[in-house]
Amino acid sequence: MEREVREPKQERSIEKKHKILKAGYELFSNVGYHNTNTAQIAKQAGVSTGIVYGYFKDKRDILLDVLAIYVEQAFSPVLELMDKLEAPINYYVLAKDVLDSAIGIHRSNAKIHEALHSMSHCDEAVNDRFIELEDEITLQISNKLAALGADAPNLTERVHFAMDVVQSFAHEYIFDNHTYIDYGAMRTIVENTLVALFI
Amino acid sequence: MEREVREPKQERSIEKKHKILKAGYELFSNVGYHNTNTAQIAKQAGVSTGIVYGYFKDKRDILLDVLAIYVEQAFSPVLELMDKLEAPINYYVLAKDVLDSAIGIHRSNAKIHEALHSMSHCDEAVNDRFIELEDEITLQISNKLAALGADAPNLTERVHFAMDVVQSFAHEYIFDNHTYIDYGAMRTIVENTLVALFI
Amino acid sequence: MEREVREPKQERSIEKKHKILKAGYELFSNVGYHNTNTAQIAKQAGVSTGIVYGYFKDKRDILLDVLAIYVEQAFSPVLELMDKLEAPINYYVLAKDVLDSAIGIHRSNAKIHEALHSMSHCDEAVNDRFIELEDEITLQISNKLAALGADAPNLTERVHFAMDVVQSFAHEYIFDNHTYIDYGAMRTIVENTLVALFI
Amino acid sequence: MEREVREPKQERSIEKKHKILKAGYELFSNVGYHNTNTAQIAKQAGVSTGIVYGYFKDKRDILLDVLAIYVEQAFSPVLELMDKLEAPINYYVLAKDVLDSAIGIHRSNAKIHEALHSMSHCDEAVNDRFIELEDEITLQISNKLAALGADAPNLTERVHFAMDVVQSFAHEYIFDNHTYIDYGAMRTIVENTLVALFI
DNA sequence: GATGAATGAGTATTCATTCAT
DNA sequence: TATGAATGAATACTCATTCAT
Repeated sequence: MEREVREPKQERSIEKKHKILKAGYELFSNVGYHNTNTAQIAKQAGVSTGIVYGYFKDKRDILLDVLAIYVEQAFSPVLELMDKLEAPINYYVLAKDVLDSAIGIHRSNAKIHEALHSMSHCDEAVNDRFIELEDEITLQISNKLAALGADAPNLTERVHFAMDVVQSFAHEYIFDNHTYIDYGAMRTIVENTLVALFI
Repeated sequence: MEREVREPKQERSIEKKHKILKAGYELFSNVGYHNTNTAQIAKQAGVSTGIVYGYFKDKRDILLDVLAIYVEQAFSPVLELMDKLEAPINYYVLAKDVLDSAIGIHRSNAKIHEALHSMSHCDEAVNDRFIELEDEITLQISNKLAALGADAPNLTERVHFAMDVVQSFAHEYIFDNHTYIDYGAMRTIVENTLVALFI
Repeated sequence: MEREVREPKQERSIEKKHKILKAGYELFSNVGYHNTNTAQIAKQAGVSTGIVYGYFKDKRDILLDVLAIYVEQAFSPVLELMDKLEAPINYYVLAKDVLDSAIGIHRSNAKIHEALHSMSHCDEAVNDRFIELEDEITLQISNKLAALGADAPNLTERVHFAMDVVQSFAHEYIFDNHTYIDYGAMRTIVENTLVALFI
Repeated sequence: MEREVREPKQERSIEKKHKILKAGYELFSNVGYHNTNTAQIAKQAGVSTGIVYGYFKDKRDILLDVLAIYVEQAFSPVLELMDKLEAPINYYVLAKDVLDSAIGIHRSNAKIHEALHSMSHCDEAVNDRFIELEDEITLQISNKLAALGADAPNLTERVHFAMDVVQSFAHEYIFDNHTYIDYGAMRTIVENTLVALFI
């Protein structure tokens, strides 16, 4: 007989599941999935090891739920931005806003992003979810821009590339690893590059 | 008493160390560091498990050496390209060549790149090496371009950003995950973007 | 403080205890004691896991009660048969009837019998109960036969041996494992053997 | 990659594997399979827990090897007896010899027999092996008897039933559980019964 | 140097039993 | 009484590393 995973309905249970997820989120973020064990998750969540398996099928299941939370968090700010967008599009402003938003997201999610992204290599479900996520965002943005009159050829490709650029820069900007780089100047260059893609 | 790691001098020993590294390289590439055990590495290398610890301090030490090999491989093609570069620079040709080169490197190294990159998150030395690598390439290219008369403002930042763009695209191009993307069209857009950074 | 096990007096409670026992009986029969957990028993009984410990000291206590039920079931048919027996004894008919009865019991109880019997080895109480059961049956039958005029020497030993034979054959007959055996023919041989023990 | 189970070739390894098997044999005999854990086996064998998995795929694999040893031990004495048998068969002597042999086997193997037999209920491979064993013995004995001129009808059925009787009695005799039974007298009855099956 | 057997700490997961409600 | 969430000790199995030969 398959062990059943509890789907918590009551507030207390939801809270407990949430505490486990939070602990997983933090530990995976800070030391990575492979350097985290279930006992640590339980301890950090303030619960017993047993109950972890009441709410999750296995350790990987926690990862998958953490991924879902991350996706939710990473998704919405940019989409909100696009929702508010009205014609005519001011690409200078848009580029700035998008970069601000991306940097903000990255700032608060960088570590979990890294942790999850690093799991893509050995977990197909994680990898697939990341691809899906990119698909969804690309298409929503493309459609919105097209609806607002954007008419650059290969709009989808431009949007996708722009997203890559934004992500790549946000990462650089947050980790700020290269001492010889003037990130402010770099940001201006990136903004101009983004704008140039659409006008 | 600290066990000493041999620095192989004789040809047979060098060859043996190389075989271990090759096995590590392949296994890390294909199934990832955490899904590879030292017995597998030894077996694939055709050596005993014990001798692995004659040439390497521990499993992670193999990873670090694999990283060094990867760095070497990933490094040289672009540097060769820059070496041959002469004034006046034709940025259109250069962008094409660099992309070709990057895609080629990615094509043959994608899996190990992913594997190593995914280790960045939980191994600081790996992370540091990646950053160093970027530093070295950025500075060498910047210097070369400057020497050949490139005078765009914030040249270093432009070069670094260009590298990010190249890497990001090469990754996209090789993994080819998004069915709705016309990668040929995207490539043209990327090339133009790169050129625009310098002229 | 010792937890107290309820002795259910009210009808609802008795029914609940019975449902737990029935679930235990079925699960132990089908998958064995060690492959059954208390959550499964509770679920199959339609009660909470907690209340199981209201009616039973522990999991083993359920086993012991299941054993008692089994004993009761396995016991009565043969005893009824003996009750109806009248002098002069027709051993041919008796052998047939006893075998029929034993096979019938085995047919409907084979799995729980196996499950319980397999527990004899690691649970002394279970083992003891089986021995007691044999004692009771042997003595009751011996007494009845003696009362009806059976005068074979070592009657008790003959009865006990006959019981072993009957049990052994019923098991063979029900599980029917050996393709090369003609169980009909074997049955005739067994019947004759049984008769020969007493005339 | 599947972990490989060592097939020990050197004397030391064979000895070590044997020690593990012996420990398994004793523990399974004394407390049963389910009450034995791998750490105990390793400890009793004087080895580390890890190496147990060098010689055996898993815990069950130890059981299966213990079973094979038991089968070998239980098998040979009776077969030797039959090997030496010459026409004309003296069934009185044969019955005595077989009972002696069976009791001897049972005396030294009773506990492991119980343990293994009790596993039949939850491990199909164990169950199958027991059935095979019965098949082999029955057929070998039947053939031998037939070759020596035994001509009772349904000889195979008689042999199989005789084996059941022998086993059943050896078990009774060794465990000697029923205080009211005169096992010597019972033995005589059994012997006569066996003889009667063939003359 | 080389082998591969051996070690034993570490890990995910289960489950009998308890307890707050 | 009854619930089912919670506990945490127990367990099979793995694997980086060591060591006798």
